[in-house]
Amino acid sequence: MKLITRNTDYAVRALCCIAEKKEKIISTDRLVKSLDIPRSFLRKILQILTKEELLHSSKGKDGGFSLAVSPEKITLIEVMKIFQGSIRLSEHKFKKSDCPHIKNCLLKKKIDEIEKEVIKKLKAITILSIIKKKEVKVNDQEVRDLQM
Amino acid sequence: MKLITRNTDYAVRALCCIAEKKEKIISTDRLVKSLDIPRSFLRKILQILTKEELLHSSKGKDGGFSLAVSPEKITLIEVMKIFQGSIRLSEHKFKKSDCPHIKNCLLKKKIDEIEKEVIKKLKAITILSIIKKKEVKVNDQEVRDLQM
DNA sequence: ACAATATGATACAATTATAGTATCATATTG
DNA sequence: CAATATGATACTATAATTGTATCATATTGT
Repeated sequence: MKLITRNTDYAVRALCCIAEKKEKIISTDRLVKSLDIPRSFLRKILQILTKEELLHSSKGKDGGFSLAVSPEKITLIEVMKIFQGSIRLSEHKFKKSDCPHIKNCLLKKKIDEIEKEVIKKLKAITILSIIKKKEVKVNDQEVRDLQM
Repeated sequence: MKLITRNTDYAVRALCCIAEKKEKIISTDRLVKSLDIPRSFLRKILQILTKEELLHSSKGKDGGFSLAVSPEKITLIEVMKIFQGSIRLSEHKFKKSDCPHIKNCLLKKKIDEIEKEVIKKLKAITILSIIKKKEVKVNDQEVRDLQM
């Protein structure tokens, strides 16, 4: 059971790597060397991120990718949605209708509560918070604030 | 992306159904009628729950299943582990070794924190808490206590 | 112009997980 | 010993995940 699939993971790593170079453009080849991700797979991922307008791309010599959005505005959950679809911890449905069993379906309610918490936390994780230690602490505080 | 797969879901429903009958034995056929789960699939699930010693089984006429463990001692996470393996929200590894990228791998740390929270909450959900409204409230309080 | 370089679009393939089915063996009860 | 119910086990179908590969297109330097 995985919350995060490999393409999301790769995408996050690539975004981090690109974010660290700031303005500068970085090519697939350089990313492959830094991240050790299969080239074709990474290319596909970068193309998707570009289509989704998280990255800018440029063709030709010295072409490559750069962030289209500042790193504090890219959340983990956004990347997850792109590669894994919407976040639903449990469908808990039966044949397309809501679960008709178990009084008021308490299981679903409980799972939904957990889901809300998880989403809140995933929203608090940004590319910036992953690459910068200082910001991490600020961010953790924010998480604590949200939990109040 | 699902936290809970269908066989876990079915298993939980079956356990709830059996728990509600308490001491009495209930057969696969009766469960199928109550829960509307494909018979063969449910049989497999019940066999697994029996092997895992969450259920007792008896063969022959009037045979069937009953709880081997009291419903407040069966946690959701236990059932998930049986049907979905251990709970790991992200492997975040690369080629069998830990992720060597991104300083100290902050992403992994952050995911691990979320994972801990989720596991804590899943541990707090028991079969009893799903079938009994009163216990649910007690249980929610316990969850809040744990979060302090 | 044109060759080199780099991304864009797209189609295909392998592996694994999920979801479900089916059959024969075995134990229990009347 | 027949009816009934689970036990063991093998098989299948579908979908998701994890890639691979190829040709088209745009850009840049000579």
